[in-house]
Amino acid sequence: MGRPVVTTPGEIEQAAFRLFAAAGFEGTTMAAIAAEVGVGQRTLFRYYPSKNDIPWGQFDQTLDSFRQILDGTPEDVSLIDAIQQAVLRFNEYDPDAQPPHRDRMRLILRTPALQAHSVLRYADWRAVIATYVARRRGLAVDDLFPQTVAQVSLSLALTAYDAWLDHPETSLAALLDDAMGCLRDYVTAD
Amino acid sequence: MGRPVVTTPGEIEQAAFRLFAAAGFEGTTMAAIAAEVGVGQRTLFRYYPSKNDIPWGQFDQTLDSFRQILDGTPEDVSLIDAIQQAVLRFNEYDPDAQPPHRDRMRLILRTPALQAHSVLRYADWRAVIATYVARRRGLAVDDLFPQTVAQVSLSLALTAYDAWLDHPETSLAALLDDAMGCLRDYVTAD
DNA sequence: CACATTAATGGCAGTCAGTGCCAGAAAGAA
DNA sequence: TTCTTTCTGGCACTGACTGCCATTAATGTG
Repeated sequence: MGRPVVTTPGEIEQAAFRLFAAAGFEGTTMAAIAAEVGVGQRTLFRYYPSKNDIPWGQFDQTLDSFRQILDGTPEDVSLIDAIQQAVLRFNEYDPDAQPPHRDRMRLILRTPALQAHSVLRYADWRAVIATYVARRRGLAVDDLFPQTVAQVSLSLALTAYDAWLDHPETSLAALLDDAMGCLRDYVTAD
Repeated sequence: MGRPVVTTPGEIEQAAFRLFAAAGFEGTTMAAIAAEVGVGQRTLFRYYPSKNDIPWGQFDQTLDSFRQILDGTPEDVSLIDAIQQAVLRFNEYDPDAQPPHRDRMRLILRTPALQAHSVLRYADWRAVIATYVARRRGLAVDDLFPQTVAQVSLSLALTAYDAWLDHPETSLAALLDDAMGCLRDYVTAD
C-alpha cells in the first residue's frame, strides 16, 4: 500500500540515455533528466544516488549471478580457466542486446567522470573474484595472491571491453581470450 | 615582473594534509584549506584544479622521469624485467621520505573519492608503458598487447601499494616482486 | 462511508565544488 | 611617475546532492 511510484529505474535510464546521446553526459543536467521523465528532481535522487550511477542502470543485482557462476564451476577446472570462463559467461548478451550494451559501455569507458566513478563499482566485482580465489587456495581474501588475481582479471576485462568498442566486428569473448593470450605472452616470453 | 605569488603548491599541500589528518578528506572544505593557507578560495583553484588533485601534490612532472627510466633501459633486458625494474626505480624513495609518502598513498588509495579520481592520472602512467611496449614490439599503442601490459602493470603496482599500507615492515620493492610472482603463479599453474 | 495508516512525491532551502568575470594590488621597466 | 605585467581575491552563478517536511494517493479498518 501507500502512494504508488511515478516512475521506474528503467524509465529514468532510458530518458537519461536519450539526453546523453543528444548533449553528452556532462552536458546533461539532473534537472533536464527530471524534466524529461516528468518527475521532481528530488525524486530522481531516490532512484539513483548520483548522476554517475545512471549509466550503470540496475547492474548491482547481477553481481550475485557472477558469484553463482564462479561457485558453480567444477573444482577440477583450473583457477585461471574458471575465472576466464566466468567472466566470459557473465558478459554474454543476446545478439539483439549487444548494440545498446555497447553504447552503455562506450559511455562508461570513454567519459572521464564515469571512468573515475566506476572504479568504486569494480571494487565489488574484484571482491567477488578475490573471495573465490581465496576459498579455492585456502588463503585470506586480503592476501596478495587473491588481490593480485582480482586486479589482473579486472585489467583484462577492461582492456578487452575497450578494444571491443573500436572493433565491433570482433566478439567480446574473442577479445577476452586475446587479452589473456597477451598476458601469457608477456609473462612467459624470455 | 608582475605581482609576486602569495603561496606555493607545496605550502597548500602541507596545509591541506594538516586538515585532512584532523577532519578527513571529505570533512575538509576548500574554504577551510584556503583559510588555513591564508589565501583566497579563488586563488586555491589556480594552484590545484580540484580538491582531488591536492593529495597528489606535484606528481605530474615525474612522469617524464618514468619515461626516461624506461627509455634508458638496455634493450637486451626482457620486456617484463624492463618494466618491473622501471616501476621499482620510479617508486624508490629515501627511507626518510617514506612515512609521508605512505600517508599520502594511504589517503589516495583508501579514500573513495580519490580512488575514483586517480584513475584519470593512472591513464597517463599507463600511456607511458603502452608507448614503450609498442615501440619495443613494433606495434601500435592502441594494439591489444601494449594496452594489456600497461593495464596489468598498473594492477600489480596498485596491489603492491595497497599491501604496503598494511605491511609497513615489508619494502614496496619486495611487494612488487611478490605481486609479479603471484601473477606468474596464476598464469603458469596447471 | 469516514478515517487512520502507509509510502511515495516534490518543493525549498542550504552545502560544497568549481567557473567566469573583473577590479585592484604589487612588482619591475620605461 | 607612469606603464605594463602578472597575480590576487571578491562576487555571482551553475550544478550535484542532502535534509526537512508538507502533500498526495493508495490500502486497511470500523
